[in-house]
Parts: sequence; structure tokens; C-alpha cells
Amino acid sequence: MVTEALTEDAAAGLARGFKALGDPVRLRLLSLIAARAGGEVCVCELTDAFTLTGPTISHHLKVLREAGLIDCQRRGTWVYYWIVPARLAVLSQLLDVSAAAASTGPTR
Amino acid sequence: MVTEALTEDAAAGLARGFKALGDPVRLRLLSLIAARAGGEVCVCELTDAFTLTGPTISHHLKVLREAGLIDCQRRGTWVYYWIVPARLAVLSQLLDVSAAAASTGPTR
DNA sequence: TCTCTGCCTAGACAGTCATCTAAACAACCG
DNA sequence: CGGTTGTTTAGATGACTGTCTAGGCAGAGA
Repeated sequence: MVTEALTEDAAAGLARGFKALGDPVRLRLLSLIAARAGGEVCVCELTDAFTLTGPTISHHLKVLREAGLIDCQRRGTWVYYWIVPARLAVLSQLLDVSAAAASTGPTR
Repeated sequence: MVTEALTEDAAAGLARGFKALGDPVRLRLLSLIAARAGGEVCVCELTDAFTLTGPTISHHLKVLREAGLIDCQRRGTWVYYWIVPARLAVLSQLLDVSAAAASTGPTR
């Protein structure tokens, strides 16, 4: 099992991802996009799900995008967002490995 | 597959966990504790691994503890910290499920 | 009891963040 | 071309965060 302590650089990269997830609004945005049939969601639908202003939603989407968790494309009038599964998997795996190491006991 | 959108309350609880992970120092602390043979680490060892002051490390440990990710106990002079695997597993699973939903296509 | 060491709390300070309003940009449609 | 709608950018503001220094509490040992 790979349970080495993180290097400073690795921790910084991963923390950027977790930090983006550390806001209830962004988590719900991610969840709304992930749960979406077709995998793509228009911004207007996301905005409707909150009592926040458009610019605020736009800001949160930008944070998620800059963290590599989602990506987007404009098609005509509308902008569509989707999940980047590989990035989520990396973060998930770190937690999974740490939890496993802790619950199954010492590594060495 | 369970890929419902998160409720506001659920998102708030989960975000508290991810927020605690969203700092490089805290991520490294968690990793150091998880990688530790025996599952427990003394604060003094953690402090030595950083160029930060004791109070700063203490602060970060408190944040992790209040997020339910670690727990601690004083035994004589020293305080020992350990991972709470169940909490990490919950966060890991959320990401895993979202990634899976996004990569395998529509849920319905 | 006195002192030493390990750890935490309190308070201060600079930097970051979530949110808003106002304004700009982009695409469609008359 | 002008107007309407969807989305983002810019700037402001109040709140929160990471870090420090100073000081306090807890346990061990002389």
C-alpha cells in the first residue's frame, strides 16, 4: 500500500483541489453537474438552483474550473459545464488510502 | 447508483470537511498521521516536520479535529493524534461517486 | 513545592474570500 | 443596426483565515 507522507509540493496541489470543494455552494454546484443526465449543465440552470446572484455563481464556477474539477465550453448563447472525473478521482483516492491505512493498522 | 444532488444541509456538513483539507499544512499533517506506524502521533513529532511555530500547528490540528477528521488524547505529558477513517471515507465516497457518474455517462 | 517541558489559548495583524452592484462582453433576433 | 438575454469581469466591502508573540495550563521530576 502506498501511504507515504505527502511532499510539500504534492500537498499544495492537492490542497488547491480540496479548498475549492470547501464551500457548500461549490459542493452543491459540483453535485448538480455530476448528477446531471448527459453530463453537461447550462449555467442558467445552476443559477436557478440558488438564491445567489449570477456573478456569485459565475465566481464559484471559476474557482472550481481553476482547481481543475470542472471544465466548460460556450455553445452559442449558453455556456455548459461538466465534471473532470480524473481530478476528482485523485482527491478521492488520497482520502481512501489514508482512511484504509489508518483503519487497517500500521503500514510497517 | 446514488447520484442525487446534495441538499443544502448535507453540502454544509461535507464542505466543513473539505475546507479543513484545503490547506497544504493540514493535508501534510493528516498524511503524516495516516502514514504513521501504530496510527498515533505525538504533537512534538508533527511540529518538528514543519518550520512553523507550535501554536500554528496546534491551530491546524484543532481545525482538523473540529472537522471530525482526527481525534486526540492526552497521555501524561504528551498528546497523541489519530485519524478518524469513517469521516475520510464519507468524503472520499462523495468524490468517487461523482467521478463515476460523470465518466460513465447519464444516470437516467 | 519549584521548575522544566509540552501543548494550548488569547490577541493582533496582514492577507484572502464570499458576496454584492455596476458594467462589459457575446450571441441571438427583430 | 439596436435591443434583449445570458454570462463574465471589475471593484467594493465585511467576514474569515493563517500566522505570529505572549502567556497560561498540565504533567513530570528534583
